[in-house]
Amino acid sequence: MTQRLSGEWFARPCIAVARALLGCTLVHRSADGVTAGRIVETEAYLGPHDRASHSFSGRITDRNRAMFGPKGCAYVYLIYGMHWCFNVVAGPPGRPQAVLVRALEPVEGVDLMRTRTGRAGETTRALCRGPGKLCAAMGIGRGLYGADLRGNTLYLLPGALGCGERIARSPRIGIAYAGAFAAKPWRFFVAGNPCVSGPRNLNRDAAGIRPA
DNA sequence: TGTCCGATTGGT
DNA sequence: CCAATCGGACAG
Repeated sequence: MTQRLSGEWFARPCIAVARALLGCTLVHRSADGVTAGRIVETEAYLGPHDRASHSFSGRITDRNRAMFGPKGCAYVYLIYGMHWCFNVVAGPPGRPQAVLVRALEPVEGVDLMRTRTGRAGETTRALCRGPGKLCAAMGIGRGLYGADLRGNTLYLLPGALGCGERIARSPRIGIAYAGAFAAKPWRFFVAGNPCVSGPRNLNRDAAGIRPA
């Protein structure tokens, strides 16, 4: 059996986890079949001081409870009443931090992804491009809230970047309301990868992208 | 209990 | 640029 990422692996600063997840593979073994994708874009959401984080202020609610739980579990939430977003709970012990997985490079179960999303004509590279789209394609929803990613249903396999691949970073997407934290460069992605959502190319400083 | 609004997406 | 769509968060 292939080795999953361990509990210790997640117990380090959230930003380090966000970077290290790039190149790892997310697998979902569901009743409908297996889907998998290589992670190419992430964002780090820190603890109570990070205005953009759902753990901002440190208050535990029904929604953010998973962020306060064990590292290496899934924090799943519904956004805009229609799209699910998937996070990996990470960070130092006791800190409510998580990494949003924003895009995958489809690896397995592409046909099932097309079926789930209802987009028969979608290009493979666009199937998991965006946090809501990847959850739809991977079949991730409320049922996987708090799921232990070291189990056999939804889990992560170690991976690395290819020799030609470079990590780039930029401010996080869609959090303009977060004051000073809106500018923090806590979005990480594989530079130039066509499966990345939003701005993905170096040489385009308008989006605040820089090598990492 | 009432109101406001979002870590998005796709169509105009 | 805007609507979809609904539950979380918070004020009262």
